Amino acid sequence: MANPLDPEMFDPICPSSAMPIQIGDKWTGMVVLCLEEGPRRFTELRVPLGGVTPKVLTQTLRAMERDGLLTRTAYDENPPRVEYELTELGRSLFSLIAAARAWSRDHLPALLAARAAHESAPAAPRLLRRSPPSGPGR
Amino acid sequence: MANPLDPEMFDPICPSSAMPIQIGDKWTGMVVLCLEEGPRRFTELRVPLGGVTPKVLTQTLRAMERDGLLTRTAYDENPPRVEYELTELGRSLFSLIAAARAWSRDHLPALLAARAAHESAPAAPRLLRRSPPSGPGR
DNA sequence: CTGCATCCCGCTCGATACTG
DNA sequence: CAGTATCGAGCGGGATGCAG
Repeated sequence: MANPLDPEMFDPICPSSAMPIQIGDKWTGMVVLCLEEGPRRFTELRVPLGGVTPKVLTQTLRAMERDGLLTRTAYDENPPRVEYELTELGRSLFSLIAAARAWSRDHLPALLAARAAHESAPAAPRLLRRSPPSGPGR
Repeated sequence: MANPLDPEMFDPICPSSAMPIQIGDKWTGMVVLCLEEGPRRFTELRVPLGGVTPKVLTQTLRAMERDGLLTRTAYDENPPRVEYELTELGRSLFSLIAAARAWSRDHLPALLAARAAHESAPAAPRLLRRSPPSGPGR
C-alpha cells in the first residue's frame, strides 16, 4: 500500500463539486477513497483534502470510527504515529461510490448544461399555460 | 399517477435518517421519490415531507428545475395550479437511490450497531500499541 | 506529529406573516 | 393555492493557538 496520495486527486476545479450525491459528511467520501489502497496516517490524509483543518478531519475520522467505517490505531512512539484503516463496512461504501461515479459520468454533463442554460437565459422563466381542458399529454 | 401520497412515506422514526448517503439538498431525494408516480402539485408535495416550509420547498424545487431534474408547469386558472414533474434526467436518479437503498438494506444495521456499541462502551477508546518493530500484519 | 479548545463566520433550514 | 418577505436559530466548517 501504497504510493503517496495524489495531492490533486480531488481537484476543486473538477465539476464533481456540483455532484448531487454525497456520502456522509462533507469529507467522508473522500476519506474513504484516500484509504482505498490501505492504511494512512493523519497528516497523509490532509494532503489530498485541500488542507482540511485538523479539527474538521478529526471530527470526520471520529464519526467514521464511531460508525464502524474505519479503525484507528495509535502507536506509542516518538514522534506519535496514528493510522486509519477501512473496515469491511467502510469498504462496502465502494459500491455506492461506484454508482455515484457511474451516474456522474452518464448524466452530470446534462445537469451542468441545464444549469448553464438557466444562467444565460433567465428570460423565459415563468411559463403559464391556459388550462388544458382535458387529455393532458403523458 | 396517482394515488395520494402516503403522509408517512418518510417516517422520521425510520433509521434512514442515519443514512450516510444524500442526494442533493436535504429534501431533493425525497422530492424525487414523491414524483415517481407522476406529476404532483405544490401542496401535495408538502404532505409527506413533514410539512416543509413553503419557502424551503420552493428553494428545493427551483434548484431542481434549474438543474434540469424536473419541470414546472403553471396553469393560469383560479385557483392557481402548478405541477411538478420529473424529467428524464430526474428519473435517472432512481438508479442512484436504488443503490443507496441496497446499501442500507445490507449494511445499515451494522453501522447502527457500531454506533450503539460506541455509545454504551466509551470505556475502551484510545488503544495504544507498543510500536511493532516490523512486518505489521496488513 | 497528533489533535484538542476557542472563537467565529456563513449557510441552510425553519417560523411567521403577507400577497396574487 | 402557490407562493414571497423577513427574521432568526442551529450547525457545519474554517482559523488560530496550544498541549501531550
